[in-house]
Amino acid sequence: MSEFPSTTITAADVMKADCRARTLLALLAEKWALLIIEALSKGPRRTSALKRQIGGISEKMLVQTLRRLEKVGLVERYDFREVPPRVEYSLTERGHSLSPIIVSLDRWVERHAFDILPEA
Amino acid sequence: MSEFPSTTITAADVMKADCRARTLLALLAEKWALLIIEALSKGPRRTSALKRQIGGISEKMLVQTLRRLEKVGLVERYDFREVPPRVEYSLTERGHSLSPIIVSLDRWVERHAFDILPEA
DNA sequence: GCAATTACATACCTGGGAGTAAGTATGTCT
DNA sequence: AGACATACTTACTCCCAGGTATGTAATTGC
Repeated sequence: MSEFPSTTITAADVMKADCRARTLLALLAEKWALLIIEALSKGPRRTSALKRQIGGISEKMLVQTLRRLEKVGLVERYDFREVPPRVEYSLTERGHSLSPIIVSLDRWVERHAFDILPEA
Repeated sequence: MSEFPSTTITAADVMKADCRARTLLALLAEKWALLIIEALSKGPRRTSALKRQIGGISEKMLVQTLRRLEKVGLVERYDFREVPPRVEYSLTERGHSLSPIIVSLDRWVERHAFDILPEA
């Protein structure tokens, strides 16, 4: 934990990287992000299909979260340019590299939910 | 993973289970929960050590999150009953069953943070 | 002409997650 | 007697994620 030769990673760099990681983690920790990624891990989905598959999400939050996931390159949006509107969302390559982790997290949660929260 | 003899699982049960899973997922998605679990995955830690290891967390949020994780049986608290106070936190068996997933999620985030959020 | 469909956009509001700052208990050390 | 250390509480505040409700564009079918 010392030594800083010519070209070095400064403490500020570490802080920034850490900050980025935190920001990204915060995005994934948003209420619906993990659920959306898990839903898309099974294949492309139309907006309405996603809404049905994930129960209880409002259209606003669905679209908002999808947009954010799109910005960080986890989700892709394809507009068929039809009427009535037809849009399909899918995971990018990067999204696919993440989804197995999300899915296993989700499975863990489902396996343990009852033991952990017996009441209600 | 089936068989539902006389006693059956109703739609309401599924909804409740789903609700529980969502609640549990929400707990994990709290800002500091994943970071705490990751920190504890390396071994037991005193309160102050945790605070140092996880940068930027306030004492209040640290304790509050630890309490919640304790309630769901992911974290254990051991009080040495010394003065000045000495308390150690560690993962429970259940916590250890979860931590590998958290750690891999964290590693993924750290690996991709720069590519995803180049600015800032 | 008008209802229906679909994927949004927008306005408004509230709860609670989260930060800051200060206080508390209880001993040891000088 | 007073400073210091440690692990918390508690009070106060702010902000925004997230919910609800409604509006919109562009077609097809009746």
